[in-house]
Amino acid sequence: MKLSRGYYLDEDVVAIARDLIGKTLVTNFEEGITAGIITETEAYAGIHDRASHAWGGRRTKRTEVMFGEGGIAYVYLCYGIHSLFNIVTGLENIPNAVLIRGINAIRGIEIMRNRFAGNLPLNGRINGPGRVSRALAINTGHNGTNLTGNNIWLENNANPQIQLKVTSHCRIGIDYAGEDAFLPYRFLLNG
DNA sequence: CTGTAGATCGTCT
DNA sequence: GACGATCTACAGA
Repeated sequence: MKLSRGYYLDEDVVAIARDLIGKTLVTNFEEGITAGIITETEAYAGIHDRASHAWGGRRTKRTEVMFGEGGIAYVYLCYGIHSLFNIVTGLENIPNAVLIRGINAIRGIEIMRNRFAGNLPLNGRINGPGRVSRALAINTGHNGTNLTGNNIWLENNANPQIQLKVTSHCRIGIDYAGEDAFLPYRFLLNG
């Protein structure tokens, strides 16, 4: 079942980041449907989170979508190469978002393999936010896409037992965030 | 297996 | 004009 708009309106972005583990992320573009079970996430929590692009209330053309109401995609270019896919959550004017860092491919695996020129790991484990976007063909053009539409959406068909296997950790690649780099806002399946 | 350099461009200073 | 919520290839041990 597709997650509804209401799911994304929860004000606790950290709780959502944890809850998203085990959910299915789906895209449907020209080549067909591709999907994977989310195995790794990170929460970015509002203007007081130094690791967030919206830290200190920085509201620019790039971060504008983060200030929107929950249920839309925030996609931005990293290191000039990688499109990183985030899910905006919570209320309007409060910039909360969840970065998707890893999935297990479960549908359209051959399509994904082609997107990696045949280099997709055979076991279907896709870790790293850049590779997740590449596998699902998400790019910066999808910034602001509604996640209850027909191109990108999430499904709640996961095994509830998965929630018992979620572990929390420090976030990655944000050494500039000072104390906030140690917040346990990163969630993993199976440790 | 570990470490590191290079890629590459939009965004912000 | 510098740098980043990264990935890959390749060198060396």
